[in-house]
Amino acid sequence: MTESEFRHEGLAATLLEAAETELSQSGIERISLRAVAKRAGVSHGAPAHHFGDARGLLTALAAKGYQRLLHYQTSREETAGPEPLARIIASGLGYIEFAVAFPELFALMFNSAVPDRSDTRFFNVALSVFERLVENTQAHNGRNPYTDPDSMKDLMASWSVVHGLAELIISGRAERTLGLDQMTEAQREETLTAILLRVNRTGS
Amino acid sequence: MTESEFRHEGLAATLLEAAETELSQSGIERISLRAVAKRAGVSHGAPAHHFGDARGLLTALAAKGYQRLLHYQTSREETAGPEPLARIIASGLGYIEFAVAFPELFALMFNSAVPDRSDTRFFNVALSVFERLVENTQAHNGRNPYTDPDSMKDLMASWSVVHGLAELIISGRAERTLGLDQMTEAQREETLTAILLRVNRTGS
DNA sequence: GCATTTTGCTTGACACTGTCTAGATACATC
DNA sequence: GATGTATCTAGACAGTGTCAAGCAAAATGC
Repeated sequence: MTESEFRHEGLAATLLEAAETELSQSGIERISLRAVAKRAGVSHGAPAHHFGDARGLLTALAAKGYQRLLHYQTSREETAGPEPLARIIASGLGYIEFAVAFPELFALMFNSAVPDRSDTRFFNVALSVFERLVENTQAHNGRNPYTDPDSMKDLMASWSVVHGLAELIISGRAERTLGLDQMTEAQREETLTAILLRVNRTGS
Repeated sequence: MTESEFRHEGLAATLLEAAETELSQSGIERISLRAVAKRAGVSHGAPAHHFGDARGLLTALAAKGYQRLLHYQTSREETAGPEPLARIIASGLGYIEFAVAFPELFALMFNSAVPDRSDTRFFNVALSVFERLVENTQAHNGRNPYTDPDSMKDLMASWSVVHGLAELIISGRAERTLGLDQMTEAQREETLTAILLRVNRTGS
């Protein structure tokens, strides 16, 4: 691999890293394509060649975020063991852990109209997150959400509480009310688990 | 009241209306202060005199949104009757109804770092929404969320599922999976109620 | 009733933004 | 070695939010 190939292959990745840094520092509403290029050490026109426009760059970054979210969930589930409910809770805790660790990236992925959802890579990896939830739901309640409306309601209730809790935490609306900021890591987990369990209890 | 007095008194309100129209059309990431001013029929520097800067204008708009949200919830609760659980569900349905009716405004209120939360008007009206939930929760489980941690968990679980469901619906992640787009209004309500009830069931 | 201050808004300037186009440089291919 | 292609630079353009200066009208002071 020559130097130029390295630079060629590397610039797209370098730009994505620079974009994530800029995103976490400036927020989704103030991120600047020129600042990203400057951070990556290239001219302001360089990103266009790899990502088309600013939207293309942020779509790629959001897709990268979904892959990381998936990894956070997988990691949690593996330590949770085989019990279906435990895996759903673990998956939810991973979802929240990711949102807290990368709040601006999370906002880009879920609260923004910027990423192009028809982008193949973005679509597929976002679908993977959903299908994991489908599998976990079916393992838990024994019914396929795609064919059983009640099972899909279980799924959406589970997703909603996880997603909503993540949003309320990263927007600062849950930290103080729940006293999360004064808790140990174990207490945090216990508190969040107790909340998630309120929607995943047994009984239709 | 002279013509100039009318314009004077009215411009702030006119700008807010223009801002909401622009927001709903352009979205939170593309709204332009100059376009708002143009729509209101004034120069691009006029808004600064009433709202300081763009953030001030959008903070005022978000506060107006909270008032409207409160109204949507009140309206629903009044028709729901006195039963606490019914009021919680009604309040949640009003929350979702508001989000679906004004998705960009909802995003401005909850998913944006733009509104200044230390703004007195914004803070107070946002607090009103929360305190309504506090009252409903206490009426439902009989314990004060401010002093009883478990009651606060009930509250946050209830808020999370409502907020999360609203987010997932307006971002297009729930409509098709739940088949909401092919339902009658009554069926929609029934489906959403069934989901909300999964977290507000008795027990614990 | 006149002078003065204050208010509400306009106008123009500034730095900054994303995108487009033309050009330069280095690589690959024949 | 010549041609073509990919990668990146550099400049221009319209549009953005904010700021300062100016202006007209209303409010205020005497």
